[in-house]
Amino acid sequence: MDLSERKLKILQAIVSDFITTSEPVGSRTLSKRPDIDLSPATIRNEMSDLEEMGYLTHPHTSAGRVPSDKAYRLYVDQLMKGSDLPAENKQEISQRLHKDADELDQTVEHAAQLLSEMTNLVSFAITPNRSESKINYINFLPVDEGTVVLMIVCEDGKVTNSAIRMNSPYTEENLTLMSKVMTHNFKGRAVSSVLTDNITSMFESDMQALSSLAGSVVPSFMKTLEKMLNVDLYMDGYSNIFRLPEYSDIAKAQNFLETVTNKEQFTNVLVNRENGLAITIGDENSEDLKDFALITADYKVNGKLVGRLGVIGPKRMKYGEVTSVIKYITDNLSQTFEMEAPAEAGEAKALPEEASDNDK
Amino acid sequence: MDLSERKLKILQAIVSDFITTSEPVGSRTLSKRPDIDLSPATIRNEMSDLEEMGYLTHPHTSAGRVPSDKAYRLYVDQLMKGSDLPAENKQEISQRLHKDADELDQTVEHAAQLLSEMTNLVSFAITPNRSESKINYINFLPVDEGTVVLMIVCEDGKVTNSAIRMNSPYTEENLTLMSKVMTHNFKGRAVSSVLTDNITSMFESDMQALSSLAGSVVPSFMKTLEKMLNVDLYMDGYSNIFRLPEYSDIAKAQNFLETVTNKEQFTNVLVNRENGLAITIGDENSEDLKDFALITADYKVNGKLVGRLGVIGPKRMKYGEVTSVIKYITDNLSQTFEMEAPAEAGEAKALPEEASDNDK
DNA sequence: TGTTAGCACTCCAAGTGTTCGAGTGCTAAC
DNA sequence: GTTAGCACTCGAACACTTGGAGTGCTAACA
Repeated sequence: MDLSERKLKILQAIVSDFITTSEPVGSRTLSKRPDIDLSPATIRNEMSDLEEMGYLTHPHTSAGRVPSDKAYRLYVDQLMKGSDLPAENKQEISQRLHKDADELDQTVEHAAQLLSEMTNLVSFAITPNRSESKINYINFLPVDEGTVVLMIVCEDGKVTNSAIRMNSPYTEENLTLMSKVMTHNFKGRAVSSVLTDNITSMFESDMQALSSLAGSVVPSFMKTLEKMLNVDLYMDGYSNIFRLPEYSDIAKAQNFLETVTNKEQFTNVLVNRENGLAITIGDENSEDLKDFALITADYKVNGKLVGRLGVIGPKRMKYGEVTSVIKYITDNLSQTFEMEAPAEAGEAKALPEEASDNDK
Repeated sequence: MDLSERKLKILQAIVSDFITTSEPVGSRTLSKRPDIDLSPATIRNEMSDLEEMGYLTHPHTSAGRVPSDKAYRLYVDQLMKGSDLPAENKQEISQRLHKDADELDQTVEHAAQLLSEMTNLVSFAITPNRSESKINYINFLPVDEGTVVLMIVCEDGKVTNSAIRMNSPYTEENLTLMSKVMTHNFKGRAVSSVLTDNITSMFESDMQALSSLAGSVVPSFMKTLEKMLNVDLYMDGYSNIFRLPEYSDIAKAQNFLETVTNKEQFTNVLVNRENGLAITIGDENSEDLKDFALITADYKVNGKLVGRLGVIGPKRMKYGEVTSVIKYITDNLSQTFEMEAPAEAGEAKALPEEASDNDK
C-alpha cells in the first residue's frame, strides 16, 4: 500500500499539529481543520492505515496519534513547506554577524548565540578543521633559559603556538637555524600529512648540530600540530530546553543536558556529519541522540575551510523555520568570511627574554 | 539574648541535618540524635527562640525548621567542622592535575572538571587576569598584501595576536621598524597602563614614516591589548543540579541554569570576589544569586598571577567537604604552576606570505 | 465501494475525600 | 528549667470518582 494524496495530507496535518502542540492529535481535532474535509471516522480509518505502515504510533488506546521517526523523515523530505525568514530577522542576522566580524572565533560564537535565540533551541557551532591546511612557516622564539615558544603558521593564516621546556641549553642561533630548517622541510605540506611523518629521522640527517634539542622539540612539534586540528565548539541556549514540554520531566531534561554537555563526544558527532544541510531525526542518530533531532549546515571560510553550525532539540521541531534560519546564518557567515581574511586570534604562554632579537 | 552553648549545638544539628537531607528538621528528629540529650519539647522551646533570633524559619505551621542565611553564615564561621580529604581523593587530584600540565588553559579546565566530579556541584574556573603583566615585545608579521598579524608577548609569557587589515600598502621594512619602535616604547610597561595611553601621538612623533599605517594599526593594537585582559571561564557539571532535590522544580532549575550560563555576567561576579577563600551565602550575593551559595579560592601562577576556582550550588551545601576539595585543588594548581612555566597556547589567524623572512 | 454515524469501550487527567504522620504550641506537672 | 501530654495543623499519599477525548467496530448510507 502506498500513500494516497489523502493520506499524505492527513499525515502532514498530524505532524505539523503535533509539532506545534506536542499533544497527540485525534481524529476529531483533524476533522475540524479547514483544509481537511472528512469525518472523524474516515480519518480514523486512514490513521489506522498510517499506523500499520509505520508512520504513526499510539501512546495508549484512547490517545491521539503521534508521528514516528519515519513520519518526520517523510515530512521533512516531502511535506514540509520551507518558510522564508521575515525581513527583520534577516536584517538582525546580518547586522549582528557583521559587527566585530574580524575575529572568526568570536563571530562563530555570536552566530551560535543568535541561532539559539532565534530558534529557542540549543545551538552549537564548530570552527573549521585544518587538517588539510598547508604549513607556511615554523618559528622558534626564545623565552628563558629553559623555555622557547614554538609557533606554526598555516597558509590559511592560522597561527598555533606552544611553549616547550628544553631539556638541554640552546642558543638563539640554534633556534633560528631550527626555524629555517623546519620551515624548509615542511612549508607547503598539509598538517595531516606531516603528522604521519617520521620527524626524528629528519633531525638526524639534517640537523646534527641540533640533535641535542630534538628530544625536546619533536614531541612538542607533534603535539602542536595535533592542536592545530582541534576545532572549537560553542554552544548556547541550554536553558531553552526548559520551555519545551517534553523536558518538563526532570529525568529527560537531565539526560538531554548530559548528552549535550559532553563536549568531546558531541564535537565528534558534529565533525562526522554529512556535508551541507543535514537533518537527522531520532534513530537516524547514534544511540545516545536517538530521542533528538539535529539540523546542521556548513559555512565556508575563504571559500574553502568548512565549519559547521546547527541546533539540537526534540524530534518535534519546526523543521522549516529552523532550517531557514540556519541556512541564512551559514550563508551569511560564508559571505562574511569570504570578503576579508578574518582574524582568528588566540594566545600562547612563554617567557621571552629578548624577543625583539628575533627581528634582526 | 545571645546564643547559649545548647542553642549552638541545636542549631548546628539542624543545619547539618538539613544540609544532608534537605528536609525541614523537627524536634523529635533532633531529640533522637545521640549527641542531643533533650526532650522534643525542650528542643521546641529552643527552636522557637532561635526562630525569633532569625536563625530559623518555618515553611508552615506543622513543618520542621529550616536554617536561614544567617544560620548558614554562623555555621560556616563557627560550627562547621572542616573535613580532611581521604587520601585517595588527594591522590586522584594530584594525578589528574599533573597529567598534561604543560598547558595552563587545559589544566585549569581539568581542575574545574575534577572539582565538579568531586563535589557533585556546578564548578567553574577562571584563568589569571593579565592587566598588570608587563609587555615584553611586540611583533608584526607579514601575511598578505592587505593583512599582517600583530603579536604581543608578555613577560609572564602570554602571547596574544590578532590579524590586522591594512588600509594602505606596507613593506616588510615598515613592519620591522614598527615592531622595533613599538617594542621600544612599551617594553616593561603593564598592559593596563598602556591601555590608558594616547598611542596615536606616539605615532605622530616617532614614526612619521609609518603614519600612513597608524590608522590601521592603532585600533587593532588597543583591541589586542584588551583581548589580553580577557579571562577564560570554564564551567563543568551543569547536569549535577538535577540530582539536588531543590531543583526538582523545573522553574528553579531553569532559573539556576540561566543564571549560571550567562558567562559574561558570571565572570564578572567571579572576578570581583574577595581574594583567598571566599564563601558567600544567599543574600550575601548579588540579587540574581541570592538563592545560591558560592565558594571560591585562588590559585597562583608563578607565585604571582592569580586565577580563581570554585563551585556554585544551593545554600544547603556541604561547606566543609567542598571547601577542603577546593583548597586542595587550588593549592595543587599553584604548586603545579610554580615549578615549571606552563604553556598557555592558542592560535591566531593570518596569511603570511614569506614569514621566515622575519628571522633574518 | 468508499464514507459516515453511532455506540461501546478505554484511558488519562483532574478533582475530591480520607487518612496518616510529623510537626507545632501551649499548659501543667515534675 | 525541663518534660509529658494534648489539641491542633498541615501536607503527602492514596483511593475513588468523573468527564472528556480518543479509539475501533459495525451498520447504514450515497
